[in-house]
Amino acid sequence: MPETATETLSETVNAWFREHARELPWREPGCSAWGILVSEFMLQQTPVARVLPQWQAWLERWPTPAALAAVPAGEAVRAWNRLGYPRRALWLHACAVAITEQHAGVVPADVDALLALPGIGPYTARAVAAFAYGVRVPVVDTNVRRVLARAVDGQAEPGPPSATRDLAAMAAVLPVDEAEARVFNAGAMELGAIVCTARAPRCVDCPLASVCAWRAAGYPAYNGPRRAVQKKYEGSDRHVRGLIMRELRAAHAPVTDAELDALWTDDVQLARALSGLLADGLAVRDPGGEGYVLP
DNA sequence: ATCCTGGGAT
DNA sequence: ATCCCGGGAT
Repeated sequence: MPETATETLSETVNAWFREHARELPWREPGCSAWGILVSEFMLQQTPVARVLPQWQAWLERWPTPAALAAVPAGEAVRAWNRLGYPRRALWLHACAVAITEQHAGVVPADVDALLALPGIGPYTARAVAAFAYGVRVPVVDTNVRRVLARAVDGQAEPGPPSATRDLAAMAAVLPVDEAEARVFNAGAMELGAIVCTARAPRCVDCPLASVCAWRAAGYPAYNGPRRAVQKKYEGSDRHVRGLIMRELRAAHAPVTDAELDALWTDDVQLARALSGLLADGLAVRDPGGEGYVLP
């Protein structure tokens, strides 16, 4: 029998995960560290269902970091297609270059080495170390923060993110055993994604029901500061950037100013979006002179 | 603290 | 039709 509440938490989550985990290709035992790294880049922003086909195609085309590093960054941006946040395609390419040049083409297992790579932050570094190499480190994404806020702290929602506090909170409930810690990292995330969801948690199906501090407290409502509402996408700079990127991806010849002008009526906003893309390196002036192309 | 994309949920 | 999402960079 478990001797502490912490053991109960991880044992319960792990038993649930072994039973209910979705079968995903990047969770297969044979999946390479590179495959796991690519999945983490894509999943930073996009639900599993949309990532699946993109991930398969990506790994068939670029099965190793060196393969991706060997093509221009623009190829990565084009293949990224509609996953959104195309800067991440650029970062993933830069990451492949760095792995190839600085790590002999092998995805590093060390958290600090991973953190030094482009596009890899506190979450992705630990996710790759834990899931690709079995390193016992706390992996904290927004799902995990929510699960811990509810099950452990009895709060409806986590407070504002704090890397040190969040990592310490997960470390405090992480199993000592390396293999169990890896399962718990994945399981806590999966529970947050599938059952302990933000808006409509399926508490009826939750394996932690008997342990959950939020449930024990009678599901008190969140009374902390509300997150600022995000600007509408329609008509935003993001929207215009998206239109320009779509044009650049579809084109196999430089996109002219006239073609860009046709995309959006507000010239000022269009120019702002374009200069932003140039500054980000997502678009470059065609060396030949006319128009713009992918890097 | 703010920006970045494009879909899916409500 | 509107709301919501989320890790990394700056």
